[in-house]
Amino acid sequence: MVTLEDVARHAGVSLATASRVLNGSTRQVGASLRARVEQAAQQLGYRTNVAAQTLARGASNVVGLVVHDLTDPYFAALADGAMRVAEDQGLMVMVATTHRDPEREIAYVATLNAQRVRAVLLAGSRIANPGVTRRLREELDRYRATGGRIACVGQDLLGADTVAPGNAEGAAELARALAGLGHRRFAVLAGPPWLITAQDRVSGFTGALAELGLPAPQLVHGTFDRDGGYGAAAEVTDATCVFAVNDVMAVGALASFRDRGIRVPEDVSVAGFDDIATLRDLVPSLTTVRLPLSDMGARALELALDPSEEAREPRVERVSGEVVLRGSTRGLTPEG
Amino acid sequence: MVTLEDVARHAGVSLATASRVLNGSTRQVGASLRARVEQAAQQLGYRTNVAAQTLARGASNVVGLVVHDLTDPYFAALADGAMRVAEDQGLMVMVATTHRDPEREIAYVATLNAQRVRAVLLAGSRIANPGVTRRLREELDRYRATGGRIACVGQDLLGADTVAPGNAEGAAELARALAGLGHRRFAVLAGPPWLITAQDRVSGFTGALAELGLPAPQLVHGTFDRDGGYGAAAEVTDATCVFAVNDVMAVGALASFRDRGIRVPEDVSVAGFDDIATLRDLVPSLTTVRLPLSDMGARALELALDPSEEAREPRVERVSGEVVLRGSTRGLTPEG
DNA sequence: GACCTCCTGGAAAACGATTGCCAATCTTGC
DNA sequence: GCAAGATTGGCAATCGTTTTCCAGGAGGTC
Repeated sequence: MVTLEDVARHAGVSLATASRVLNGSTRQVGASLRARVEQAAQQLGYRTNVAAQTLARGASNVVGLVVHDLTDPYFAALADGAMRVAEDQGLMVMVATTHRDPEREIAYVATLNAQRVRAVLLAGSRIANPGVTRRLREELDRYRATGGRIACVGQDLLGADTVAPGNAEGAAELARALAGLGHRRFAVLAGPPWLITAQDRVSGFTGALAELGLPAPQLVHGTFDRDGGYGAAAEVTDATCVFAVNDVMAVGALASFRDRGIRVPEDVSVAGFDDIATLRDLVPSLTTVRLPLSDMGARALELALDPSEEAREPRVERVSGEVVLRGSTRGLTPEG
Repeated sequence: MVTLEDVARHAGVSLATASRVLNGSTRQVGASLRARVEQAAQQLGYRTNVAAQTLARGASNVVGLVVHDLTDPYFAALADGAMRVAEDQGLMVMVATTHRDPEREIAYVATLNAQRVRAVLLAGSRIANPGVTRRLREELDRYRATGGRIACVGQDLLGADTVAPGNAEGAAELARALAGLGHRRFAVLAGPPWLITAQDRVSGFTGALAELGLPAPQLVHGTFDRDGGYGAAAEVTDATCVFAVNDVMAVGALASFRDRGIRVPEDVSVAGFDDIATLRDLVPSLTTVRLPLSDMGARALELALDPSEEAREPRVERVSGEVVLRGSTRGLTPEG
């Protein structure tokens, strides 16, 4: 293992000079020594020991990203955006997946704190569990107390900079659009009752229906993934339009209807939420609410890294979804 | 920032004892001291400084994962598998995306080397560029020379442990299955000419056709993603069956045909490769070759971590794909 | 020519852990 | 009651950098 000292000796300079040449410094080093050091490093195949560097500098070049599930395209898109800005800033990204276990989320924050990462990004819905949320906040406070920066994508529940998708507003907008198509009897595939993202989408949707004087939709709970949508769709009775609180669940719902010979959109309309890129080529194409996921991930990391953060109120940036009507929903004649 | 020394002082013990209590050691510590130390750590909110630990131990708890594109479900699935075993082993995963730029892949290996990660996983196709491959191997050798472990998912071209999908074999099997359905005139959406994964799938496919005495398929190159499939499909002339070298391209091809009023599978059959989970609910459902992606990622990390690796020939584990015939391909009558 | 400043190079003290070695205490068998 | 062995605690060296401080030389000004 070749160390900086080896390089320095080989180049006939001091450790300090070698360090200044190889790992950025404000100090200048004369051209001839600089060349000698660089050549020595090259010849010896020197690679900075980042652990030592981190220790000495007291700051690492790593950011942490905590997601629920990387195979969910929602999180993959967020991660992609965050990694884009990380690369621009010369940072590496440590990714942790909780598989929707909030305990693991807390544990990972502790681990990332131990790693002294520059920033932690928490992506994905909070859950309605005060105890867990409190313990998570404690862990985050501990991290913050030592200079750690935090940003979330999702609900503004952690007292940190947040990129907050307009879940309720988007769902409400969607409800109005669907009502505009003539639908009156709705069902909502609502996901797990404790997932706040799901809650918000449900309440935005039902709230807008109520405002329009329409009957409350049938609520069917289930998991937040494809199979949850598939299962919940089977319990829908008597609706002309089904809103799945995310696209992946909508895909499950489509499959369920197809398997049972129910045609979409002729017999029932289906809408989702997120506008997952991989699913844009579905047939029928999915009516949904578009979220700029990659940009949201990128923005969250920017917020976390922005040094103007000192001793200020947490910033919350709302990003609004855009309703995209596509083939999975159809207009109803008034008597339809 | 609370350090181990703070904890030791607060507990009235030496640094050594505190270290032994808090960060695993072979040495035992008496129950009463142990309790005192644990309580002090708890009260002070101590978190190990991993950088210092890594420096002192000379080994880190991080593995590196280099992928082409995390939003590609292929890589997301591999990453998920790898992260599963990482979690089992108490390791963190540093993920880097090259966005298909081989120079960046080399740079990331250097960076991960600097991080002294335990192992590096290189996922994704190698490219047919001897110069780049040579420089990558040099960088890998440098890493290996200092005890780094390496594994790849893809071609066995780097002299490292490899999980090698049977691209050629799978494609050949697929060709035989499609020929068995009665198809004679094929087109292949071949991806980029320099991508070895694409090459292998193309050559496996065309090789099998040749063995069957069938005419050579039309080859259309393009990018390895959805848009590449979409564009390439437009150039297909006179084929009853189109093989896209991966599922995501196949989705693009389906979209292209649909946009042009060409029915799948009635007018043309379409097949892909990989069996991406997110795409299983497509209509028509995609005939493809299933690869156990998550397990492959997991296995690759296991290989890299397996200590029996000492001074041995690199291991190559072949994993074979399984042809899955679905609705996007149909049988032809002999005169069809 | 003296004095001051600016620039560059090096010696050495951190940074926060781990661990080899030594010493003290405790068991245990006789 | 004692020696041998097993445990347990602590001192201090070590890991590979960064960075502060100091010194010497170059260049500029009066």
